[in-house]
Amino acid sequence: MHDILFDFISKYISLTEDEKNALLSLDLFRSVKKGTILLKEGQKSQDDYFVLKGCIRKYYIIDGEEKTTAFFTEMEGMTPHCVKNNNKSEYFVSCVEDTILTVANPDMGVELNTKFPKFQLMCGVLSEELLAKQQIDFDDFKTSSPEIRYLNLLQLRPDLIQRVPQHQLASFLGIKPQSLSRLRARILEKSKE
Amino acid sequence: MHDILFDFISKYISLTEDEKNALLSLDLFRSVKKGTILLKEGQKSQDDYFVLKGCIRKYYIIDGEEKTTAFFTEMEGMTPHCVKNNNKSEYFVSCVEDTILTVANPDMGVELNTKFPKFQLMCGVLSEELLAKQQIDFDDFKTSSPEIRYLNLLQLRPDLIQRVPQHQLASFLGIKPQSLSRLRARILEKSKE
DNA sequence: TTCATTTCTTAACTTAAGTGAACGAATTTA
DNA sequence: TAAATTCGTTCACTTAAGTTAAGAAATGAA
Repeated sequence: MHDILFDFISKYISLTEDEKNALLSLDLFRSVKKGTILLKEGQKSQDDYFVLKGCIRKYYIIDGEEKTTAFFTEMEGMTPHCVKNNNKSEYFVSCVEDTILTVANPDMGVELNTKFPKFQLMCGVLSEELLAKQQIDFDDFKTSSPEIRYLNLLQLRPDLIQRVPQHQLASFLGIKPQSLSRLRARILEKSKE
Repeated sequence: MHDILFDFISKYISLTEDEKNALLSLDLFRSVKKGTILLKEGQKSQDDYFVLKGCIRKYYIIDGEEKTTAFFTEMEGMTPHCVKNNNKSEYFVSCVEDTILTVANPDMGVELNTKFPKFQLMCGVLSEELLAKQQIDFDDFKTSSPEIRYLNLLQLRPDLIQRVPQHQLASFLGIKPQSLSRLRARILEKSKE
C-alpha cells in the first residue's frame, strides 16, 4: 500500500531509503470507512489528504442541500482551503467508499521540509501542476453544456460514473439529480436512432 | 508604474535595491493597445503576464464562437498553460483595454531564481494561493445559477461589469449574450417591485 | 462626418433544466 | 428478516436558457 505513495512521489523527486523511512515514521496512513466525514463545515483543520485507494468527496450544504464539487480518487490529493488561512471550513469532506489515505499536517511538513528540502520543491511543482489542471477543468466546465460535461466525464473518468451515486454526480455536473436522469435517458434515446 | 509591481511583490517578499534593479534591468514592461492579441491558439509561447494597468482576457474559439473564460486586471497575473508543458496554446489572450503589463519568460526566471532564490519561494506561495482561490471560484460557479453568478460578480468585481463588453461577460458567466440581457432586465424588473 | 461594423437589447419560439410528487428498487439499520 | 430510509427514475408543470431574427445604439474607420 505504501508503494502507491512512493510511486506517486517518484514522479517528482527520487527518495533515498532514509527519506522513505522518515516519511513512514510519520504514521501518515489512515484507513477510513465509507461515509466517514473527514472534515466538517465550520471546523478548523490543518490536515490535507492524499488518496491511496478509494474515493473522497468535497461538498457544501447550501439551503439544506448537498452540493458536491469535487471527487478525489487514487493518486489524487486535496488541500482544504482552511489549511492555508486558518479559517473555518466552508465545506465537508467525506468518504464515498472505504478509503485508504494519508493525512498530513503542516507540523509534519515543516519537519520533513527542514530535513529534506526537496519535499518543498515537490510541493511547489505539484501545486503549479494542479493549478494548470484546475484552470483547464474550469474552462471546460464554463464552455460546455451539462450534456457535454456528462459525455466528457464518460470519456475522461468513466470510473467515477460507476462508483459515485448519481445525485452526487449531478451536482458535480452543475445540475439536479432529476436532470441527470433525464439527460441520460435523452442520450440513450439518441444513440438508438 | 514600476511601483505597482514592487508593491505587489512586497506582499510576499521584501526586495533590496539591488534586487529591484535586477528586475528592472530585465526590461519586463510592455505597453499594449486595446485589441492586441498577446497569444494565439496554436501558438507556442513561454511568456507569462502580470497586469499593472488595464485588462486582459482569455478566450477560446469553439465552433467559430468566442468563449471568454477569464479576465485579469490590475495586480493579477496569468501563466498560460503552454508555458509549463511546451504545448500549443488552446486559447487566445487579448487586451480588453490599453494595458501595461510585464511579460516574463522562464529564461528570465532562471536568471532571477539563481541570483535571488527568494523569487522562487514567492512563486511557490503565489501558485498555492492562486490554486486555493481558483478552487473557491470553481465551487462558487458550480453551485450557483447564472443569475446568482451575475449578482455575485456585481458584488465582488463591479468594475468588470463596467469595463468589459457584455458579450464577453456572458460567456464568462457561462451563458449567451441574449440571456445576460434578459437576466439583467429580469433583475431590474424585480428590484422595481 | 459618414458609412460600416460591432454591440446590445428585445421578441417569439424551442429546448433543456428546475420543481414537486410519486413509485419501485436498493440499501441501511434495528 | 422486516421496517425504514435513501436513491434513481419518471411525469407533469414551471422557469430559464438557447436560437433565430430584427432593429437600435455605440463604436471604429475612411
